[in-house]
Amino acid sequence: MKSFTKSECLDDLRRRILSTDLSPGHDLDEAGLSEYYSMSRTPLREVLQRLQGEGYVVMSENRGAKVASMDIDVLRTFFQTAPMVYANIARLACENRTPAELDALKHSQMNFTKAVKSSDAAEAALANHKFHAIIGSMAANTYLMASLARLQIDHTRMSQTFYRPSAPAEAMLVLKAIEQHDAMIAAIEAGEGALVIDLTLQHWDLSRDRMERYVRPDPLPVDVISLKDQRNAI
Amino acid sequence: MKSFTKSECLDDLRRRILSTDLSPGHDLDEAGLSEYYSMSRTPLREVLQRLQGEGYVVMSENRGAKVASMDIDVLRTFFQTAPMVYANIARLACENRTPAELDALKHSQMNFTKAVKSSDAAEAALANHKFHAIIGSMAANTYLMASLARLQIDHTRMSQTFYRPSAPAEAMLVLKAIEQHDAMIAAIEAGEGALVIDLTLQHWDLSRDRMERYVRPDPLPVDVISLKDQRNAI
DNA sequence: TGTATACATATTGTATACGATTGACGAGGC
DNA sequence: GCCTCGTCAATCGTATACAATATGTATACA
Repeated sequence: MKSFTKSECLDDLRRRILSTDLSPGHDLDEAGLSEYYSMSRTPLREVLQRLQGEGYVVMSENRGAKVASMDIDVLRTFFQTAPMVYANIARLACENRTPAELDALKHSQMNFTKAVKSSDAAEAALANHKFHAIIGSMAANTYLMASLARLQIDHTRMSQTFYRPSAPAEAMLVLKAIEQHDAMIAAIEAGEGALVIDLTLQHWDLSRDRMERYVRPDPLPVDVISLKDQRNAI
Repeated sequence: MKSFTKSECLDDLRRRILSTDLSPGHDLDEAGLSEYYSMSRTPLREVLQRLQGEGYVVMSENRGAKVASMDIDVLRTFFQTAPMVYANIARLACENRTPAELDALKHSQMNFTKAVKSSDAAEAALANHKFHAIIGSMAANTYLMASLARLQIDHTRMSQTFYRPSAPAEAMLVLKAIEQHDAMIAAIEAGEGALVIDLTLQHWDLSRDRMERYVRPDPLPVDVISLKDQRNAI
């Protein structure tokens, strides 16, 4: 079995939580994880502590660690806060981006596109996560970055749970997201702050609509009588 | 020697860092701290990991933990970000405050006033920290709270280093801060969002002016010739 | 005199053993 | 039949020992 270093373990747990492979609220057993990553409990506990600090897990005294949950309060707060933070981050990214970061952003967009084209939903969500994290680091603002990182955790997990590859309209929306990313890259490179804020808010609206449509889908037909008739007719 | 529990150790380290008893950049030795708090290195390391997550310390592989530094980049970003986050937090606090939290806020204001009256600068700074942290928890927004907590760490440490009890004008400013706190409490209790934002920004301006005046004091007299004459005359 | 290398020392990282706390299950009393 | 209390298993928390890594210093050599 593969042996993990501490930072690999950290990355892997982040990945598994973001991909909801470890679902919100899931109980994390120290002994089990330490065996899984073939390391002793001491370093594993330190990894968990750190993940708690980053907002991936919550720990309670004598009761171990759980994957951070996503209850209704969290969602409400998320929708309330995300656009403001995303917009401000984008504006700052425009001002402070370095050439190296721009390269990284373009590279990350390639990965995102590739994942989408190959219909790998989980990989696409993680690539998208990385894309926006790079914009975050461009902003060079540790304070806002703390908010952004937490927003992204929930955003990525929501995208995962709300994504329905079956829906034909869904594919269209993702293609549009790719276009928006390209436009954002161009705006950031050109240093056009007002434009990148606008694009970021459009991008947010797209994502928000997708999530809202999942939570509040088109209602079922009210005409239950005819449905009953159909059923009896079978 | 007093024996500490893990959470007491956490609180004490936070306090010592905020009061700059442990100054920015200070190297934290695991063995030394574990002896100081009379606990073994294992739990102490976990405390440090957690403090890293909260932004109090930074850790690097095989090189231990240091108290988070406050270099020029940090300061710039701080002044850029603080008013926006503080204002938004205040507005949300107005909407979401609970009666219990209001009581806690009033109590904390009493502590702040008491510390100021007794000229205990360090205690006053910590009480002020607590006051604004309570407003933060009123906002009930985990995402913004992550930013606020980090802003507060640096804000409190700056207040500590910039405070000169010798300056007579300084005492006036602190009394004004007390008044502003009272006004903020009233506005939050009344749920007047626009007002509390205004008060918060005024409060911020007061604090910022004090810090700026320290960084950029009145220049020394340009008339060096006469100074030289004075010196020769001695 | 400057630089490189090897060793000594100090500090961090990890594994393991043991103690403490929690929660569940079942026996006994009401 | 239901509640209470005690025991037991499982899990978390801490201490200690040891391994790995980094840093300081001395010495050899150019």
